Amino acid sequence: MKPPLTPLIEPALLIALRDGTSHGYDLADQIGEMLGIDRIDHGNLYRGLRRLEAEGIVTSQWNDDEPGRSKRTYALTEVGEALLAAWAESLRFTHERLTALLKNYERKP
Amino acid sequence: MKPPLTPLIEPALLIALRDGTSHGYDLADQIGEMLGIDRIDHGNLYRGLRRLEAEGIVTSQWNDDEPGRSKRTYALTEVGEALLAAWAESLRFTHERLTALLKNYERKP
DNA sequence: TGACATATGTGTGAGTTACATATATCTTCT
DNA sequence: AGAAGATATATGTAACTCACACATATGTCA
Repeated sequence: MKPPLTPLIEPALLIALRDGTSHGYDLADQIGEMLGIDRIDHGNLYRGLRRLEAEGIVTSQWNDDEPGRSKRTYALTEVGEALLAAWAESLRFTHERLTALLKNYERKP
Repeated sequence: MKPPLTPLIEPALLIALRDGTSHGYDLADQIGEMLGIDRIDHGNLYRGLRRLEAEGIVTSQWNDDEPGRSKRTYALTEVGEALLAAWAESLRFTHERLTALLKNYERKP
């Protein structure tokens, strides 16, 4: 019984980015905490970020200022902010449905 | 922006079956109403039901008593009831996470 | 040196989903 | 009677998603 959280990764990502620019590895941590997932799959996350960039949802640029492996820093575009607003509405709907579903389950028959 | 409701179809199905035996087409209606989905994909639903039967979650038998196309009537097994309880726990967790996510989004930055 | 954490990626096979199509029975409208 | 539409069960399939394994680079600490 796995909780269906994977479809929430994209909106969680956008919410994390709304609070400021960040890079993939750090975003994985933030999302993991938000969703209560121990391990976010990094491979798929980076692929997802590139897809979002191709769609104009986020932009990125390399950051070599700090020591260590170069980081690719992502930021939310205006299109991305609009998408997040749409996501929020859709999430509210899902939340409502989940509430109703659980209520239905918990009621005494 | 599609609400991620598809992963909730299986638990919704089990909840519907908990209230009594039913057949595929009718279950599609019940689930659709529970989840606020206009059209449940019948093809995949029937395939899903056969998968659940193979896994011992539900049982089925043909019902030719009523007029019209023969119906295959499904019922929840004990294994299925246990699975539903596990689903409920997992759904509660997802619900919590969704609540937190929306709260995070709605807070003023 | 070797292990581990940080950081960004590619490869891939299994499983899921959306959408189209087929078949059968019954009701309703024209 | 004929056509359309609802009820009911099912198959086919292309596209997509996901989990898991692997590759690569840099820095730290024992």
